Amino acid sequence: MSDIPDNETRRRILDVAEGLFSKRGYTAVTLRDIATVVGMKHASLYYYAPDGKEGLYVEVMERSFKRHYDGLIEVIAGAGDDLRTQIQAVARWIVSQPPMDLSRMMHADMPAIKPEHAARLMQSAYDALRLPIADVLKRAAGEVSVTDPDMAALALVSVLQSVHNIPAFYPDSVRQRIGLEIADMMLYGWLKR
Amino acid sequence: MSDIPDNETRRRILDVAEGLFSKRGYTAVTLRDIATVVGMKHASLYYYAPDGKEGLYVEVMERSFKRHYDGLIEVIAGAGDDLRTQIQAVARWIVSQPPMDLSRMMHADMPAIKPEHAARLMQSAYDALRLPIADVLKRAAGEVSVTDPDMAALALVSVLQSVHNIPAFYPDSVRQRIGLEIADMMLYGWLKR
DNA sequence: ATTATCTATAGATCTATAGATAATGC
DNA sequence: ATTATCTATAGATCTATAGATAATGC
Repeated sequence: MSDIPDNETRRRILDVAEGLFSKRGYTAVTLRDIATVVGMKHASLYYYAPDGKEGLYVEVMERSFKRHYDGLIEVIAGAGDDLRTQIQAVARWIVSQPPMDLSRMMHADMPAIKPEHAARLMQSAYDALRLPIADVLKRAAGEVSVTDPDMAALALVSVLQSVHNIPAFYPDSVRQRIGLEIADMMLYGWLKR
Repeated sequence: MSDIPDNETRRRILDVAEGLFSKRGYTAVTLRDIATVVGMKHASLYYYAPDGKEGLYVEVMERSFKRHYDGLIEVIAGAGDDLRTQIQAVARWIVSQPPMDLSRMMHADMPAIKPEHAARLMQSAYDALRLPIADVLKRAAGEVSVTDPDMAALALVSVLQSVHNIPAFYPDSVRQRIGLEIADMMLYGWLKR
């Protein structure tokens, strides 16, 4: 009658699963891949994730969206009142996180899971990224002229994601720098003149 | 001793395969999926594509990159001398094409195929999108201040791709319009002032 | 005889479950 | 007795191949 354990091993499994699912997507990752990285047999994953692959994916993605939302709110709040500093904080945050490929999620991952899960997940994904950034733009309405803050927020996220296409052998500092340049480029386009 | 047929059916198979692979990626698409849409049994695909799934993927993607390169060169040339018109032509072209998710290709599709194929394919992908657009920006060096035209070109492509995340039940005209707005937003950020 | 399909099936791999085993806790 | 693993295996599905079949062309 005992429940799912909640310990270091479980967190490790979730972390590994999130990294792999975020990078390669639902179908390209097998339970064996996850188990191999964690260092156990794939059957043992069911001890920590009884709902199997789909359950693991859903849990791990929801956790990721929540962390993105909370993280963005926090770094924006910590960036003071300056718009440029706020946008740069967003850029640094996105660059620091595992890639989040909304396009792949929508077209490849979602069709492979139950529709109820899919609908809720995509909503969370868009909200987590859109709401905090659109708020920044709305609060700065005096400085910028943006027709649709929600679209602009998603556009910023979309371009920033491209830093994750920089080959892995480059140091993180390169991704950081390019992320900030992209942020400036977008901001520059929004500023009134 | 006869060769691979080159007829209407084969072209249809390539078109269907390109649509599915572009949208969902290599691992999420099965030969059954392709065969079902085409309207034949999956085993029959081998008659037209003897190199199997990987061969079909590679052929179809190379064809897609070539079409992108040729298409971009052509619509840019047809857009006259005005920078904004050229960028808008690029936007219209990208919106009109099947989605091209470079991030998913790099992180999910490439690890699943032979490394020799992967290296060449990714090079073609980046070149096809980067070269024509970076050229536009270099020719307009007097009007815009862009630090790295190659990066800017890929950034434009990256944001434009997000029109393909607009739910399918919206008419194409919505994607078109948003594509043009995105193009203007990026251009606006590049223009000298 | 050639062309274009199909059915049947081998072999690989994936998810998931059942049940064995070893270590630890009471 | 509980916890955390493992081995073995069922059942599904995928890629790929072999060989049958029907239509068309000579």
